Amino acid sequence: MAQTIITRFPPSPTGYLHLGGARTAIFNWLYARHNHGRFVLRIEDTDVQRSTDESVNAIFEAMEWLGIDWDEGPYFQSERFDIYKKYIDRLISSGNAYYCTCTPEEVDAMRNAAKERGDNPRYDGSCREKNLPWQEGAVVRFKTPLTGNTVVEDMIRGDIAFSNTELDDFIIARGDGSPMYNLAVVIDDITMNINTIIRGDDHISNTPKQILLYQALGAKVPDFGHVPMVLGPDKSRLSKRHGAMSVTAYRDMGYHPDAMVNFLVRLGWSHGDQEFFTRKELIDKFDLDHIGRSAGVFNPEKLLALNAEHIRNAPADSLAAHLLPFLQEKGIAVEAGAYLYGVIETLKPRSKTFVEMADGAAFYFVEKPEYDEKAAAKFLKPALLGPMKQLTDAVSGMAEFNEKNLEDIFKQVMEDSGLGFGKVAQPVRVALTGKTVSPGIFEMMLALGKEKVISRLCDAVAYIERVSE
RNA sequence: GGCCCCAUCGUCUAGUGGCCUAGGACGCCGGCCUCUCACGCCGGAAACACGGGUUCGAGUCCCGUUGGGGUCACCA
Repeated sequence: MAQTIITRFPPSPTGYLHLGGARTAIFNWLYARHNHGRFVLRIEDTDVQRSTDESVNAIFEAMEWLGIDWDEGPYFQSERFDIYKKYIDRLISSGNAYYCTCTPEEVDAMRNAAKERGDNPRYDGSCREKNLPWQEGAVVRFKTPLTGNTVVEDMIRGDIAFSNTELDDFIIARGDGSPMYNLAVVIDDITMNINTIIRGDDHISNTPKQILLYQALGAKVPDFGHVPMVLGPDKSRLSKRHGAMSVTAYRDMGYHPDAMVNFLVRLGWSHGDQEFFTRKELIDKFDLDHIGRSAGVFNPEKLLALNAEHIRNAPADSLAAHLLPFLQEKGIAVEAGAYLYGVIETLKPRSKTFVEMADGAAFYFVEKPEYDEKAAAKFLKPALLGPMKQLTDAVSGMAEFNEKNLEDIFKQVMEDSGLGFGKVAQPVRVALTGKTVSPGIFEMMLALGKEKVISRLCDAVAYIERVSE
């Protein structure tokens, strides 16, 4: 029996959750779910200056919307300083780390000097062998091996070797005793039993430092998998100037979370030629073998197309919950139910987002549709008075309000008036919706219901009579 | 600049030495369907960065070049 896979997502709460971070979270979540493992959420807020509660909440909100649930946590690094302290002391007493009293200015000078010589800017190890005791403001540095290689056995990229001489004695604890990123992550991952780390490849160069820390602590090194980054449409790193990059912005623009997840996963991972995935399929099929190695460009058109496809393929009742907020925003107060589901059904193939769906749904819920001026002028003309009256009467007298009977009524009107189908349908469409564009005439009438159809038809007849005078 | 990573249509990608005359998807163009708008369907233009190897055979393996990206903090 293989070990239980335990993955984690460790955002730092310095802003909203953006697309790239969301994808990393999804990969870790999928990998855990696929392997019946566990997924841990940890908030990396050791940088008290930049971390905010607002960001923490934004992250929770985004994950909830995406449907990414966690089995453990959220843990907050800011609440774990005692633990880090213990490990830092251990590293010092075992000779793997030391206090350093060089000031930032001095270190800067070292770096500049090294640069001048054409060397790598780095700390020169001044305090390394001084065996300094603790003193106010001293930082703790890790004693990086002077020789040898550290190799990252990456599950996605294969082995990546780094010469230890490339690494300097990096700081693991600040002057105030708080832990630095590389230390905190390693301690957390060790104590939380994380054995699988999937993260962006911008972390590759941190990995050898972390491996060295694991080794110094005598801990088992986890499996690493570095996924390529997500680039903006201009192929540069994703940033705020790319516009809406926060996950929740897409929720607000009317995207379906399943489409977002599908899109993000497909950006960098593939399963043959398949493009559309349900959540369950993703969990069933996700693996690390088919994650690509090159960066992916975010393509909003494809996201939109995928969103339309998810809307088209989802059952109406599952779409209702997503649509309701957008309806409310338009001042339409409805509850989920048969009428709404019928409405959604007619709108599914013609809505790319929930915003569009709400727009298209509005006429179903108003008291009386407001006629588009041009539409009324073109189709609600005096010449149509007779046919419209006939149709209205026939519908009023319908025994059963179904598609077959509606078709028969239309046929009769067409026959008696000599008008083609379109000539009859467009005026009816305007009468019922106020617009020239709507779902198919019969499906729309059925969704609207007999009562509304009759009353709107009567209104239209009255309108035509009025303009005829 | 050092180190590291990457390289198939505009974009996301399939491809794990012969099945590739390089497939799919988005977008684009043309057509069909049709009560409007969509959906759907059919067709089209569009890529293996370059140069050397290895091999009977390379998009697939190796090296180099070029190009892109990441990273070098008392940020994460």
